[in-house]
Amino acid sequence: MKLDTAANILAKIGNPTRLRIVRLLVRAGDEGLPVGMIQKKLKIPGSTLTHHITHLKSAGVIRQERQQATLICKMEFEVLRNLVDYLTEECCADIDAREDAA
Amino acid sequence: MKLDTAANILAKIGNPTRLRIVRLLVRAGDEGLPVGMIQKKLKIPGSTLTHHITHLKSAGVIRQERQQATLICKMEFEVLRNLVDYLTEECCADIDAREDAA
DNA sequence: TTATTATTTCGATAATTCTAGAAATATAGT
DNA sequence: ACTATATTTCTAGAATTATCGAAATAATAA
Repeated sequence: MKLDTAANILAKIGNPTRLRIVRLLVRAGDEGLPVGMIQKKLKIPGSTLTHHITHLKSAGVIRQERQQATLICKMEFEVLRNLVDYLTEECCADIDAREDAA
Repeated sequence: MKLDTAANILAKIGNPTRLRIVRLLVRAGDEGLPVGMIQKKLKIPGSTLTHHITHLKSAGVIRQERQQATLICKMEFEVLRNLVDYLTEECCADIDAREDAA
């Protein structure tokens, strides 16, 4: 994963409202949740919710699938996994091969 | 970990410059890196670097320890671990105990 | 005490992001 | 076609954040 990609995802889920959405969807698993259900749980205006969903989609954190009149939001679990890996990978890699030159 | 705490950390490390700092410090392990070394690697003005370091410190992501004239930045690995746990915990918890009521 | 290196504080500007009301669009049922 | 429900687009103001030069402070050495 590229640094800018990771930073973008982190910035998106770093908003409290969006993190709440992500947590709901993580808990919901592969079945996801309809936008309307998320709105009921979060109690925020639809336009604000759409704004945040747009951000999460653009970062690839979630996707939407239509089921008749309602849109289901689903977590992209693989993206989340990759992000977590990115944050911890190469931990302490420079301890032995210490490069003290700039 | 509280949601707002996690969101704050995520927002901080969601900045590309700060994520670069974090990655350097993760690789550096418990010995950390001096501010000046980070500056050389990132090639950014000192004031900008201080700005970002201040953010990372305020979120508890890193700490600083003085060694003579230089300040060493060190990753708070436990905080990072807790964050990663927070992002993945209770995954799919609502799949069985599905609560379709708002 | 003067000089040198290391790092931060101050201050100002540019850019981005959050929030939400009003209007628009999409889907399905009657 | 009309209605109801679901969701998004448009728009704009408020708030937050990023950036960096100049000046200030901290630690050490001469």
